[in-house]
Amino acid sequence: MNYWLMKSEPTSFSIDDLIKRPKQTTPWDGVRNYQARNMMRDQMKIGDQAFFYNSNCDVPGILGTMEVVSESYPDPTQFDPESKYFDPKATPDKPIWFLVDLKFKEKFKQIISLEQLRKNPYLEDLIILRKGNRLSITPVTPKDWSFIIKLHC
DNA sequence: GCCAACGTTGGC
DNA sequence: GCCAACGTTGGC
Repeated sequence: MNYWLMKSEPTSFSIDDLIKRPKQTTPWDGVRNYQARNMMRDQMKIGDQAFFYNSNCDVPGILGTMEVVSESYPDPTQFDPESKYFDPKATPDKPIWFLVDLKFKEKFKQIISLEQLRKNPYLEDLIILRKGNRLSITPVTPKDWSFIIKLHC
């Protein structure tokens, strides 16, 4: 099983939005970065666990956890001219962007803030803590995953 | 294939 | 709002 961290801007999609979805599940659409796409398309498996992370907001940090509940499939928004994620170069025969479905698992009683994560020398290899990191989906090692899970207890 | 220009991300 | 870091585009 693999572990991930997935960023979302709370103004566009919050963890409460996820909780309100039917089956508390959402397609993780709108990713338009090849590295992030490749991870969803090639590496994510049903049962993988992911942190829900808020970026670009007052208190960036990890709010809870989710689980991957589908294989990867083409992101439907790439074919929709009305969508802001529309990609004119993509066709149903040759899709460019892929996604997986994610299901809500847990919301922490308190956010684990970016500031709090930075204070732990143990997490120095966590990708989102590296300078200049902008990738919206990053892998998390099992040891970092369990360390972070324990932080909120 | 190089690389300058431009656009985006995201913490601060 | 600033700006560093990074990704993408497109001329050559």
